[in-house]
Amino acid sequence: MTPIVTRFPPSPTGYLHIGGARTALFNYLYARQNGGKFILRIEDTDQARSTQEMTDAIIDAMHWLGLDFDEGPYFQSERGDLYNSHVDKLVETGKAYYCSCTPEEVDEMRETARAAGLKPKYNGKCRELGLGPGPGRVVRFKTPLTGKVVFDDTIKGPIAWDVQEMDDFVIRRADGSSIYQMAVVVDDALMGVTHVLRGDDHQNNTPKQILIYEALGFPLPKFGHVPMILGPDKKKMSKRHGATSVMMYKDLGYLPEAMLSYLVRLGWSHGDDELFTMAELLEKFSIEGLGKSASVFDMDKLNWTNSHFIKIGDVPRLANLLDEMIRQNTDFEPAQEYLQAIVPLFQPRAKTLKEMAEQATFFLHDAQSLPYAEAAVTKFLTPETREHLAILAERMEALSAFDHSSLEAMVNAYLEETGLKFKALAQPIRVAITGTTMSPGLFETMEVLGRERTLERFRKALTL
RNA sequence: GUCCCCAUCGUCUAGUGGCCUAGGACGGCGGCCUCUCACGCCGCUAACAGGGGUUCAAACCCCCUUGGGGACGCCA
Repeated sequence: MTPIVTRFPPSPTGYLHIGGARTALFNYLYARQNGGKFILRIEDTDQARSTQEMTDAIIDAMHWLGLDFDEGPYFQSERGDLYNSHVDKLVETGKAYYCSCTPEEVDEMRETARAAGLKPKYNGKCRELGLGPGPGRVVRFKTPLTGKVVFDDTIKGPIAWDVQEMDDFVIRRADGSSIYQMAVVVDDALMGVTHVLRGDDHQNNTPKQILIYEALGFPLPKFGHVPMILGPDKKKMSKRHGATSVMMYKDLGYLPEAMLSYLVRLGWSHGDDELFTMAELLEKFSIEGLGKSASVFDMDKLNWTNSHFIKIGDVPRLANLLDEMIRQNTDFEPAQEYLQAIVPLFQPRAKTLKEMAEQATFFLHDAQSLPYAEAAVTKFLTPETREHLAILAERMEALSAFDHSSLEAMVNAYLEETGLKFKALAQPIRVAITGTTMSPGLFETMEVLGRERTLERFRKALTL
């Protein structure tokens, strides 16, 4: 059996977007689980719109997701000679020809065809003229006049195209550079790509490319076209849908493993399974599980997926990521140890790292700069509760161990003495140590804060 | 306009002729738990686009309609 080779060929005219990441993932999984090869190829033949910056950004994003490629990146901009020699070969064998029609003339032909209720096409004017190279001349592929191009899409099944739907399309521009259709075929064939898994939007290109494969005598790969990802309005995802680039999600506090798990479930399924790690995907992924219809990107489910991976996340690692998030957005420079104590308190309540950073800010302030919510102070720090807080503070000072169980025991003892319910003191304590009415459990919070900070906050609160 | 593809709860989907009075998950709603907020747990909500066939039997097969998406470049 020939080894499986897949590829991901982004054009560096923008960031790696959600849809691209998903097809890259599918290609990666398919290659890796079969002991094959996954190639990265940068399709930068459109020099005007391609930038090095975008190339780097795309590679960064793939790295973040863990989609490591085995070969590449190749750059199409460096392979022009290769494409040209194949175009020449087609011309020599009579499968392509030079065309001297101007863009304006071709526009007219298309207009005429359209007016006749047909597909806008070039009319083949130069097809039999036997023209040679010359300024302003493009090379066109000589599309067969009759017949059908048939291929078996690994996702959608058999697809047939009447060649009459195609015209003699340009394969080399007047400036001597080759067109996408030519470049992909030459690259995929020469790189030994066996499976082309790509977006739906390329489905219509496939017949043209098959024609080129055949004209060049290359063996055909298997084609599979994965459906699009739509925005909430069921329109093609675009900037107006908010975050569409993968790295934006990193900045928003999403974990790469959550992105992966969510993305793979968008258009793919494995029974009732919902959450996947890369290791599980490598085992369970299959092309048969891919759906045929477009799917809508759903933030709610992404959030749920992310919160799941935060819950089961490795604490030191999450602490590092949280640290990054905090330093990026605030002036705090928390100690790593402190963060590692903080993280577990928020794992069950944060949907994103960004949210975690926000929820955890009360831990980071010193007592003086800690903001106290006015409404919370007036509601819970009453003259009466202040008295209790003062006593509790005294007892905390005397506590031999400052951990959550000692704290709890101490508070319970006090409740018994006074006959108070914990409910009566819980919120006042919370406001005193966090400045707000929402936080993780009180005793855990105080333990993590430590005796010093806790007492400072009690004192501060009593002055408000 | 022409061609191609697609069509199950609001969303992601299971389902490949009988197991379907259609299953799971997210969301929503209600409840339990509870020191707040979450987590967790329990329950509820909600779909086979429509119409024709084929068959003893259709969400599953065929046709039409409708709807959606994509493509028709000297972009990729």
